[in-house]
Amino acid sequence: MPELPEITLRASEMKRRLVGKTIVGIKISQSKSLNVPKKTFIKALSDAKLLNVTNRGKWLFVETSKGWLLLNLGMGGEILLVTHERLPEKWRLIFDFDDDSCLVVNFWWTGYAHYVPSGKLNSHAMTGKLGPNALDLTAKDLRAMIKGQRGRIKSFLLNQSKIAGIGNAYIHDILFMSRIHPLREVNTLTDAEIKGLAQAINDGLKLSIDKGGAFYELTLYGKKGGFTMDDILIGYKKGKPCPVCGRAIEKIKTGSTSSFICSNCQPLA
DNA sequence: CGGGCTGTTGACTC
DNA sequence: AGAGTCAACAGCCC
Repeated sequence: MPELPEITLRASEMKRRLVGKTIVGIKISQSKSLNVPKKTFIKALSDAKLLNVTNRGKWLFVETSKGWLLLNLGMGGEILLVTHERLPEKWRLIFDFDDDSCLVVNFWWTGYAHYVPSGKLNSHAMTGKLGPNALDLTAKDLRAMIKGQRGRIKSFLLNQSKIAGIGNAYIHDILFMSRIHPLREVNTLTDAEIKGLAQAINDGLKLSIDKGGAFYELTLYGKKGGFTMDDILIGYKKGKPCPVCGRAIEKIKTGSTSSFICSNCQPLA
């Protein structure tokens, strides 16, 4: 479940190590992840030189001399920089470079590898509608975005067209730090709560970036991240005492996802 | 060995 | 426009 911290880290690792390399071969084991026919994809990106790697939310933007490679890992997976002698067992795409290294992309099944020609980024629907990066969001922005909206705060925060980058793993602690129940209607939030929420989004995601990303995700070099269960306040800790008030942490259903809350610190009413 | 759960996103319906 | 449900089918836990 890579979210903004992991993808941001992957983008900077990839930028540092991949820029300047040229793609000399592409293997694809699952063409349904592509937005164009397999042949078109391979032809488009073969001989492309990598120019830059950035991210917006959970999407990676690889800029090449022949257009864009857009990657979304979906519900889990890795991007590894390896050599042919050390290929992992599982992979969806392999990009061979001109120096014997290769980039291996793996994900479960809900991942995307899209090709977009240079200058046509606007025409890519999935990334075109993404909201601002969660880390670039100020309290003022958030207040303006929430104003006039309806619906529940958790749906709002998970909606990538509003804010890009927050997923269901980090959201538990973000809402806990803000003392906001996931099912609160956004139009009932006070200015003070929105300010606290903006701060919590920033703090929550930055802490994980500083620690190298979540422990269940791998870096470009196959190492686990340093953000561990010890860094998580209430997420996935059902039954454990709330670190603030001591009440048992609860797991509740919130639409199609689950949420971990302290019902004392995050009252709904 | 099997059932339940999790994570992301788009499509679809009401 | 928002809420609910489903589908894509890997891997872990009990």
